[in-house]
Amino acid sequence: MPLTITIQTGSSVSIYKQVVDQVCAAVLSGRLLEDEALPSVRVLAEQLVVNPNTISRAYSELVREGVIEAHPGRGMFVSRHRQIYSGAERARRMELAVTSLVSEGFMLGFTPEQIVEAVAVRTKAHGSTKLSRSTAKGGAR
Amino acid sequence: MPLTITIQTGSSVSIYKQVVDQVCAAVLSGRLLEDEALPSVRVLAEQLVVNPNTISRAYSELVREGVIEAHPGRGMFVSRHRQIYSGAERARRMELAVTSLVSEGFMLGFTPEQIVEAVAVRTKAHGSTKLSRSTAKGGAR
Amino acid sequence: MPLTITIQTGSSVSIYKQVVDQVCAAVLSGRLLEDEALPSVRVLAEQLVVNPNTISRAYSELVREGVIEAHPGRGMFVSRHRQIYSGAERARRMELAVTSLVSEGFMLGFTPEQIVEAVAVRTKAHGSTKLSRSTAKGGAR
Amino acid sequence: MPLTITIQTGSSVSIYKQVVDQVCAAVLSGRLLEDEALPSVRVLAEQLVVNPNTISRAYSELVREGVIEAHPGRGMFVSRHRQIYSGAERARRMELAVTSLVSEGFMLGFTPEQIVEAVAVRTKAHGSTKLSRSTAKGGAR
DNA sequence: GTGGTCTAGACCACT
DNA sequence: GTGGTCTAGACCACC
Repeated sequence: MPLTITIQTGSSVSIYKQVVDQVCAAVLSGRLLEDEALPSVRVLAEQLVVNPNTISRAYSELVREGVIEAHPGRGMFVSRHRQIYSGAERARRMELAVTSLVSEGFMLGFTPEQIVEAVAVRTKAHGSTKLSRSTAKGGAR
Repeated sequence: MPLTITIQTGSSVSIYKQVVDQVCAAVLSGRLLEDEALPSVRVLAEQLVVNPNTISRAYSELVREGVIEAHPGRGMFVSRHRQIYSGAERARRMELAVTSLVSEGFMLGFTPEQIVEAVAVRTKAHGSTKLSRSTAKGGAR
Repeated sequence: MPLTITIQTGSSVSIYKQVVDQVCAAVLSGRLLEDEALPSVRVLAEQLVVNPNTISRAYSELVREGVIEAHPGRGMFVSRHRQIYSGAERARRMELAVTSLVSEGFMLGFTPEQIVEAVAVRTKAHGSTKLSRSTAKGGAR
Repeated sequence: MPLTITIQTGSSVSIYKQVVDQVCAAVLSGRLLEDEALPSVRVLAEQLVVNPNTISRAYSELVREGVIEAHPGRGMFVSRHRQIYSGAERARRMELAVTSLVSEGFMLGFTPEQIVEAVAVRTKAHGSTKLSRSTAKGGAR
């Protein structure tokens, strides 16, 4: 199964961030294996019909975060060393993020079950996306 | 048990947002009761070693969201709970919050199951926190 | 016709609130269209001779109310209109706004008829305003 | 008809402000005539079951604004010179207040007719209040 | 260039 | 004492 990425224009999430999130998800879920090559900047840009600079931005961030590595002249590859945060640091950051979601969910009047369900649905959706460009309503702003 | 708030510098979640989240959690879990007074802007700022404006901003956001009320000259108080957002807006905000958590979770290397589990645990037991300032890495933010 | 905003120092209405009100009026009267860009924080601050933070605060409030959207790095844009408040909240906010106007009107010595008439006139024709800074009395506020 | 004032505890409008508004309304609508005496601070405080300091505060503000005058040892009297703002200044302040209401009303999705109606209803309500203490829900906070 | 956040310090109105 | 507003200046991430 090849890497598949979907972007949505008109979303409040920037395009480059969407690419980052989905590559992350692919790597961490095992769809992209260590040392595996990613599509080149210009190939992916052409597929998604976005500016190559945007893809370049996304790849740069992934490199900074240790998810992928750049091998100049050959391309981008999934990094072998992915855990850049210590266990304690990961737990601490995760706790903050969970607190944020749970507070927001409760404030909006959702039940614990509804909150858990919403997350469960989303984590699955992350695992199966198609490479295409869906436009929310109006073109790129 | 008095209200206790913890902030982490160096986190991707801004300080004022952490305060907002934790006050929300305290109110909605029953640790802060209706009509109960919150620590004053200046007092909380001093305890957390942050600028009073940062706390003021957090409190302002909570006022706008209907969680607390400002009584100038007297202090901030937990307001009687009311549903201020329309159904569509609630769904929209929940989706944003879930997206944020799931992205962060994947970025930190957690599996879908671990993310869902973390949320499930938190929605059942709002743990207590200690009022202190722990520095993640250094730097002003 | 470009967006024009006027502020009055020395008024009981705070500067940031005046900006919020006038942007709202411009959007809802059609002078600012959906997806249209607003002047940047720094540009508007310079034009009105106020601190950029003051404009930032006004824009933040408009974002929270769903009137405009922030696209970091690109600017602020008028968002597609949506109803974010529940019926009860809408009624509550309207009552507060009416109370505020009526009190101010009586304080200024207007009769009930004059107050109603002033509102009636304004709801029909959103007049244009000039971008300038007129000082009522002096003083920083 | 004697002066009648109503206050509501639990409202977001402070007690002293409610007193100011209603005295203003009474004076400007003619129910309180020029040179007429107002109830003394302690008498009014007793009637409304509030702290005398609160009434004193309200009267002080009314004096500052030229609505009433203090005659030490004799009491408070409606002032003969009520218009402290010039015509232009009054118009300017009124315009700001009207803009604020109309913007808020439109943003909340109300029609011009509904906005005008809400104001019309309220300006009439101002003219007929009873002297009593109605509690919103829970006692003074 | 853009907006977002934080700090520091000031003055105000209100209780 | 309280919160509310404004100014000034800084650093950051994003495009």
